Formats: sequence, C-alpha cells, structure tokens
Amino acid sequence: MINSSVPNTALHSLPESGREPEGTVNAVIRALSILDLLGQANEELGVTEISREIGLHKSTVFRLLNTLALSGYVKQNPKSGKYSLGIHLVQLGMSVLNQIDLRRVARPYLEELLHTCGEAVHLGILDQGEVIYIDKIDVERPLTMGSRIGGKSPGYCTGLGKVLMAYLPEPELQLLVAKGEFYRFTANTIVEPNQLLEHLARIREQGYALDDEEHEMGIRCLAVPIKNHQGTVVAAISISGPTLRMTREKLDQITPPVISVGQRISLALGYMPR
Amino acid sequence: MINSSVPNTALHSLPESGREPEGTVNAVIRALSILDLLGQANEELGVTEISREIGLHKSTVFRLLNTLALSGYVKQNPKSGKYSLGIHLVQLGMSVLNQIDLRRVARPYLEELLHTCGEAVHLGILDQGEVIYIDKIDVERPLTMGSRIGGKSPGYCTGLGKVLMAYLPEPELQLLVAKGEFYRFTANTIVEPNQLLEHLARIREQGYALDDEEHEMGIRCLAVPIKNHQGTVVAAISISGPTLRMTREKLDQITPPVISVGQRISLALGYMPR
DNA sequence: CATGTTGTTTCGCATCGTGAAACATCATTT
DNA sequence: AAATGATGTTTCACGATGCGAAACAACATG
Repeated sequence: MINSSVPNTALHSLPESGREPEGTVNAVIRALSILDLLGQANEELGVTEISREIGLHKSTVFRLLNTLALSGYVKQNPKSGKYSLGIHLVQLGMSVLNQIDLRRVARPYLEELLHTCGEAVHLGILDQGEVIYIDKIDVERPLTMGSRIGGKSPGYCTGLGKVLMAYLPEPELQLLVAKGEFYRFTANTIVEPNQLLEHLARIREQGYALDDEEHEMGIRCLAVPIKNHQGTVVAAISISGPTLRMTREKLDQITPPVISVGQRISLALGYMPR
Repeated sequence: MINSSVPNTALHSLPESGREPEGTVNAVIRALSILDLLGQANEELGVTEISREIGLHKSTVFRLLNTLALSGYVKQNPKSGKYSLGIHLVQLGMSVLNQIDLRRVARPYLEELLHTCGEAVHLGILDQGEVIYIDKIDVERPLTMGSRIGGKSPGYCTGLGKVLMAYLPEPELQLLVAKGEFYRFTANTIVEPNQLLEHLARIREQGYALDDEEHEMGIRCLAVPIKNHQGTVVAAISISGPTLRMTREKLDQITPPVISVGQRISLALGYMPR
C-alpha cells in the first residue's frame, strides 16, 4: 500500500493537471515518479499496481521499469514478478551523505550533547521548507544508525525547521510562507502566517528555537543554528524528548550547553564571529 | 574529476557500442547515467563537463539535468551553475536500507562481535558479483555510521564476497565466473577461474571464508554466511583487520565465535538447521 | 476447466526528444 | 576596455523514438 499519511508539505511535486514545465523530458519525469512511488510504498509493487497509481498505461510502466531495472535502480522479484527499489540507490544516497562533511565535523559534538543532555540529538538541514535529517543519535541504541536519517519533517512546527527558517534570507522566507500550507498537528501548532513570521523573528533574536509540542503531542525540542565560514546558517542541531523529562527547568539547564555546541560546530566549520 | 580508479567489475554497465537492449527508454537510460556520473564524481559537475563525459550533446544533457532537478534528484548550485546529487536520493537510499530488516536483526550481533574480536565487523550482500556493504561497525569511532555502507567491493577476492559466491546456486555462479573479469589486486588474488571454483568449494565445505590479503595488502578477513528461513544464504558477516593483529593464532581463536554468531543470526531470521 | 488476474510482447502512428546553432553571462586575457 | 573563451540556457525543425491499444502468455483462483 501507498503511505498516504499526513498532508505533504513538499513544494516540488508534479503539476497536478497534465502539463509539465517546458524544457523537460517526459519519460524521465515518469521514470522518476515510479522511483518515488516505490520509495513511499514499503513493499514490492506490480506493473499494474503502479500503472493504476501513476495513471499511465501498463505497457509504458513496464518499459520504464525495465529500463530502471537494467540500470540497477530497481529490481524485480523473480518469484512474484513485482518490483522494488534497487541497492544501487543506497550507493547514490550514501555518496550524497558523504559529500556533506558537515556530518563528519558535527558527529563528536552530537555525541557530547547526547551525554550531557541524555536526550535524542538531531542534525538537520532545510530543503524546500522541510527539514531533512542528516544525522541522529538516540539514547536507546546509540549505536544504531537512526532510521530517520534521510527522513523529512515539516519546517514550520519543528525546532530544527523553525531555526532554519528563521535565518532564511527574507525573500526566500516570504516565498515559503506564501506558498506553504500550514497543517495543524496539535493545539500548539502555529498555523497563522503572520504569527509564524513574528515567532521566527523572536527566534532570530534569542538565537534558539523551542518546539513546545507543536508537531507531536508529548514531545518538546530545543534547536540552535549552525553557521558556516560565511556566517550563513547551513544546518541546525536539536535536543528532543518527552515533555515529562523536558521540563521548564531541564530546558533552562540545557539551553547554554546546546547553544555552546552550536557555536563550537560553527567555529569548526570556519565561522568567525565578528 | 571523475573517480576512475581500479577496473570496475560491475556487470550492468551500458553496452559500449551504441545499441541499447530492446524495450527500454533511451532518455531514461541517459538520465540515470548522469546520476551515476554525479555519484562517482565527488564534486559538482557542469553541463559541458557531463556532456563530454557521457558523450551527449550539451543541450540534451541540460534538458535531462533540468528534469532531474525539478524532481529533486539533482540540485544546481546557484553560484557556480554546476550540478550535484540532491538530498532526495538520500531518502530513497535510506528507504531501501530500512526495508532490509536483516540489518535490524543483525545489529546487536555485530556489536557483540566487535567486542569479542576487537576488529571491524561488516555485513554485506552480493549484487551482480559484487559485495555491497549493508552495515559496518569499526573499532575506532564505533558510533560513526560507516562511510562504506552502500559501498561496493569485488566479490572474488574478499571474505564476504567469497562466502556469498560459494553458496550461490550453481548456474548463477557459473555465469558469474564466466562473465567476470578477475583483476589481480595483490600477489594472493585468485585470478584463475578454475582455481577460484575449487577454492569456493572448499569454503562451502568448511563453512567460512578467509581473505588472506587477496584484495588489499596487509588486510586479512574472516567471513561466514547468514541463511534465511529457507536455508538460502542471503548475506554474510566478516571480521577484518591488519595482518599484524589478524595472526594465525588470532584467526583460530575467533573462528568459533564468528561461526556461532553467523548461525545465531541465521536462527534469528528463522533458519531451521535440519 | 473457465475466468480473471498477472507480467510481457508486438506494432503503426504521431509525439516528443533530439542536436545544431544562436544566445546570454560570466571570467579571464590582451 | 575590448576581445576572447569559457560557461549555462534557449530556440527550432526534423525524424527517430517512445507511446498506448490490443494481443499474448503464464499463472492463480473459482
């Protein structure tokens, strides 16, 4: 089954009614949408199934799948005849992750934060108004590669997302707020554009963001920006945990060390405070 | 620059002289080969650069890149105008990794092995005659997600690869040996097909493989198979380290626990020894 | 054994992607 | 500052190429 959960905030989806933008190759768009579909579904999909979902002819889908399979992007289960994503995509994905040396630099600091705060630490960047998790360490099973790496969350209602948006260049932020749809996840979610802009301004002043159960009930989160050598915010780190443990006092207590780590990572990236 | 290192043992490359197999979509093949190129290069590439490398017209490459960019598979650096792989591929790659629950099952056992042996532990599967690393823990920085996850190594000269090949169905193995090119990495590399087949037979008898500096000088490696509920070998684990530490005695000492862990993971996957 | 699924193959038509060439921006050089 | 040589981008007319209807094959399921 297709994972059609909560409303998607992605901005780069296909134009709904037919016509594609100029200067693109239709067959490629179709092939990529098949990959996306297989990525969302957490199981093998058949030719007919996909053709129904994408709205293309069975024959066309088959030809595209065949092409994808020959390049290793997709593999067919010989038993069932159905298709799923190929391991080749792991290689590509990893090669992207490894190009981000921010991860290498930040890792030791994330570990330090895990130890001083005892709560889950996340490293994320902003892409199209959404947070993408680049790295994560959790309390339980600190050794496991977090399953959320590569995952997305909405920007406007998470700690990471709000810091990253707060430091966005004004025009980009305006565009994002104008085009964005603000779905209410909890009672605390900020869904009013103007209210959000004010909130982001305050975050910029105080230098950190607080997510007080705005995305998920029972979860609080503290996030700070990471700046590169040019002083632009390129990523953010956060501490998040259950409200039971993330009390007012605890937050007051961990804010200074979290800010400090944010600054130190920035320095490690060549940031020069003026 | 393109990373054109050691001869590539991949079997699913584009047919060299022009003609593609029937029933495929040319434009998609081209688009995917651009993705592959960007994955190999560890830096941004320009339109012209890519067009030279792939042997396509600048205009065509541009259109394909444009398409890939619109779907988030590629992103353009606004400053340089050059292109690199998009974060979207991380999501896809991760969704593949997470579908492999073998990883979840095996993790704790890998950690156990790391502690009892004190050397790097790898978990890998075979794809097109090559080993793909699914997971890894190293001694130094046990917390870091191994950069080699998703990476490839040749099958015929690594511990993991040899075990996995040894348990391949006869026809598949024959095909692999027939089509494979056996490049000599070290003095110990087995490059003679018949010798390799004999060697694999012995591995099957004794239940484990030894890589005695066959791929890389100074590295020895011990690998055992992992079987699923049907009794088919689906993966393998290995311990590898420098020859200085991986002495004859050490190998004799760690062989039983490694075999044991291999069996226990197999059991955890539902394998029933007869 | 009939029927309803699958995935796969065939094939003729028009669409869609192609590549040459022109264009627009940059740097770098003269 | 003008000239040159890169780059990425746009335009356009031609014809190869990818498209989808329909037929096929290989299974399941009743």
